[in-house]
Amino acid sequence: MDAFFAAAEQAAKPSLRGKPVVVGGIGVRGVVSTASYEARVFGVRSAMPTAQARRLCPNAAYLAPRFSLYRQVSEVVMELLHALSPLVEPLSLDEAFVDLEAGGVPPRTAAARAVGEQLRRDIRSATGLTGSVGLAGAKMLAKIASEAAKPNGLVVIEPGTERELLGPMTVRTLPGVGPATAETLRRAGIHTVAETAEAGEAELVRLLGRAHGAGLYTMALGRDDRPVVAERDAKSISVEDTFEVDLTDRTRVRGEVLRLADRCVQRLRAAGRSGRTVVIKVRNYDFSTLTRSETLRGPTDDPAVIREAAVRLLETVDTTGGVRLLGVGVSGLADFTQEDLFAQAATEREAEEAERAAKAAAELSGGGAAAPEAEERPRRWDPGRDVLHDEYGAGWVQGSGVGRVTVRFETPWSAPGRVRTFAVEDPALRPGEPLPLVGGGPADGQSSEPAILPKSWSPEPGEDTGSVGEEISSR
DNA sequence: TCTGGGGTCCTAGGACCC
DNA sequence: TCTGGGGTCCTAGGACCC
Repeated sequence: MDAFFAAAEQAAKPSLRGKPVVVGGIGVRGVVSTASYEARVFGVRSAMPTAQARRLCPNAAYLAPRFSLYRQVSEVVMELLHALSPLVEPLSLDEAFVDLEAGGVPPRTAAARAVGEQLRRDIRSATGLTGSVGLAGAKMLAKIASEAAKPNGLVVIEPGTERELLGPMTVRTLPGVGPATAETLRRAGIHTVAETAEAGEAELVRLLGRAHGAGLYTMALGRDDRPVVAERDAKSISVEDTFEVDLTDRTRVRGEVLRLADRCVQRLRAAGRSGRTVVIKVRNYDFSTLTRSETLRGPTDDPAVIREAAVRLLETVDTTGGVRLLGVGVSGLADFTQEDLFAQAATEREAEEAERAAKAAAELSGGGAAAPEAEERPRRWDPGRDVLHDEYGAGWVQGSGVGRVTVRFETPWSAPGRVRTFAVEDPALRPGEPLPLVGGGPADGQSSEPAILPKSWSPEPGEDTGSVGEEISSR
């Protein structure tokens, strides 16, 4: 999918179509997940600190990601892929390999190209979004082709032309060659794919190690016989949080680790798995990062066991100086075992205990005032999120601050909507759910008439149209 | 206003076992 | 008695990907 998160937001929010949109972390330490092509013109890129993106492109809409929407769209696309072949290997929400041969597509360019073009049309009509297709005789080459096809295109690498095509390209083109590998190769005078192949396997293994060196050599020859593998089970599950301000209070650090352990267990249980190795991750004020792990006698999904292990591991880490990030993960995953069933039976009792402990930790960290405050915690109005208003209907948060929230009332199938500002406590305003990007209509699922608003409108004199993702600071 | 969150795979050393 | 040769498991760290 092309600029997937940003494109989905533009499809959902008519007023953002054709405008720069940046989806990612909104906080001071956020980074960009996806920039729309309009924002890329300004130099905004994935993985860039959001603060830097704001400097490059102050007028873009800065939106927090809405993963539930992206997952919905992803499922629709993956279904289309499964209609082509039983062998589909998802790489992420918006990318997958499909083995067309296993789906009975004749191994000829014309046939494959026809399937690819039809797929692009189907994706477009099913999701309203564009995707790009790369076709080749191997996974690595198909991936390179799809990158070349973006946005909204299709590229075929004809069998037999691989080496000629790849030869002049930089080694960074090859999947698995990141900044570190590229630098190692550069110091050895290797810059292009052709030079990589010329270096020979022995030299690459010497420079990069057994697995990486050998793999890179075969890829540089344009060879890649890795099969498309469907539905791989996850091997680890982890959660982590970066804090807006470094944590220094040891009790608070401990409380956060307990919270993360609980979140990790929730995910573990939702996946129907249990795990044997517990790992914590600590990123210090200076960005240095360490992990500590402990392998249990058997797999578990018992929150008490995982909490205890996580806290035990934390005891071995010096956190004076400040903690920027904490994480808790579980690996060595297994499906349920006898032991887990036993643990599950004990779960209600432990859940109560866990709740008490969490409350105690929260109170300690919050100076005793945390418990009542947690219940009345102000609703989060992250820019981009869906809201419903009793009178004005569906819309999304454009910005918030100083006790006010600005909402633009529009839906995926309406004309661009207008903006209104409310008090954050306004009882008429509630969190909403993402609306489907296509096939939705205000009532009958057919109409393309706007749900709430006239097709065109102009701001009233003096109306506050705001700007997207902005903090209201002085109005 | 420096640097997210969720993953995978690989390497290397030490423990341990036969 | 001056030191084998595998293999597996565990731990920690690092590169890379989306």
